[in-house]
Amino acid sequence: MSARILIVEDEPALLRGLKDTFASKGYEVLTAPDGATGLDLALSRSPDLILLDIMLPRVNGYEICRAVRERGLEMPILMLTAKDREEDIILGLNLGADDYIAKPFRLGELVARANAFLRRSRTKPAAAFRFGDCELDLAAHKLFRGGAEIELTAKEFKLLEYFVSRRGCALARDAILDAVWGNSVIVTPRSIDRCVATLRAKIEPDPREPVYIQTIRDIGYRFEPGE
Amino acid sequence: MSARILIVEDEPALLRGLKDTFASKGYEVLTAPDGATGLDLALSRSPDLILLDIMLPRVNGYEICRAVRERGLEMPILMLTAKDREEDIILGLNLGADDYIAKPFRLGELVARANAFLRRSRTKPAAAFRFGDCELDLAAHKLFRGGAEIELTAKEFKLLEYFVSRRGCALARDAILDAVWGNSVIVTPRSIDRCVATLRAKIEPDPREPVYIQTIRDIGYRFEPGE
DNA sequence: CCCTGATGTTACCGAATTGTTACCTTGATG
DNA sequence: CATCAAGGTAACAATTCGGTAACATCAGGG
Repeated sequence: MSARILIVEDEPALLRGLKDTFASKGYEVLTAPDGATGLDLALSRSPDLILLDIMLPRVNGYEICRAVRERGLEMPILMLTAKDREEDIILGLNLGADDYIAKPFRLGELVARANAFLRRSRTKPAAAFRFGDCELDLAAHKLFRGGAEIELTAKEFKLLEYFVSRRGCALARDAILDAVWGNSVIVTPRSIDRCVATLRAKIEPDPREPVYIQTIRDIGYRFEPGE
Repeated sequence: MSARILIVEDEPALLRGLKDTFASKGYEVLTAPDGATGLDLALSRSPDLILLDIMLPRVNGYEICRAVRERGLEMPILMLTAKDREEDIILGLNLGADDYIAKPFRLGELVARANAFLRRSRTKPAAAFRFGDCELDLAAHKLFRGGAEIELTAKEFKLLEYFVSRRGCALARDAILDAVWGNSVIVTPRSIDRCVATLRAKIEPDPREPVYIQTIRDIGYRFEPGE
């Protein structure tokens, strides 16, 4: 969770403000008041992300950016600058920066942008929905229960996917038919029951007393994943 | 080199302008005039980057963004919007967007930002991939199994390459056709089966009980390299 | 022009899914 | 308590889907 951020900024007040903000979000913060120090730290401490002012004494931001990339380092670099001429922005991005934020900037937005980059570089453990002892992996098209994979048929999977996407909502039979079977197909209403029954048999602890897929008499069903 | 970009934007003039701009830079451009179409294309054609308007008819940009991420797709998403309140920006970024660009924007800057993301995701360090007793050498375009080289036809290789690049994911037949055969060619869906069958014969320990290339009935296939 | 290998198509088979029908259980209502 | 409607479920049947073999087509090379 904790990432290391390097902030290179020559104005002390701003540097302090940025440092405190990121530190309060739980980041480990390195700071540098000038370009030369910034480049040193970037190379020696390999931070996960760099916030880089452009107008710096001694070595400017563009040069740092290029130097970092030339060394083969690939951490995201966010440029902070008062220059917001389009040419400057394009130049910065082409030199290997990932974002270019014009001063004055909003702190919340800056943090959100930094988070977005850090999120991306973090390894993903496959997004999945969890409910009870089940885990639904949409990308892999798999369902696990207590670690073991459960085989679902196409209809069952589509139905469960629909339930999960509308969890907590009462779902009318019409709506389910429309979403899972498609509005052109004509089937008896019992087809839903049947599919629900097989799905319950596979995911409910006790299919006689369903907790996840609840029946709402006269309406349809509701999927309740619990907490 | 050529990347595929999906642009979701409901204002025809702007959509046209964006399309022309990116097309002239050599990108393959997909367009969608509304959210529902956009989501479909994002899921079925797996573009390398998405430009997403927020205010859209039917399904709004935030929902598309979330739905795409829930499916485990990780292409960069750039949000375009007239809203530039800080809360909106933070919301968008937290939902999995990578950049948030306020209208009116500058075209050159937009292209530069898109390029920056594509440059980053294009980093392909993997020159070889191992699974079971097989080793796929992408650079040399060769497949070895237990040290001996296995001859693959062009289609088989391309298919395996695609499988490897999307390992662990459920791959719809449409998506496979699109990626391996190309979206313009029209072939029967059985051509995929045929190619899968010959590939299985070459890489599976027991082609009758495939472990690497798994069939997902009604959906397509999934490549599972194991550990 | 013919041979060869790759690739696509057609046809058939077997298996699995899925819809239907029929019957049963449950719960609401008067 | 009787009745009725809705949902649960088992058994069966039909359909659909994928695997595969056999054949067709096409391109390239000699």
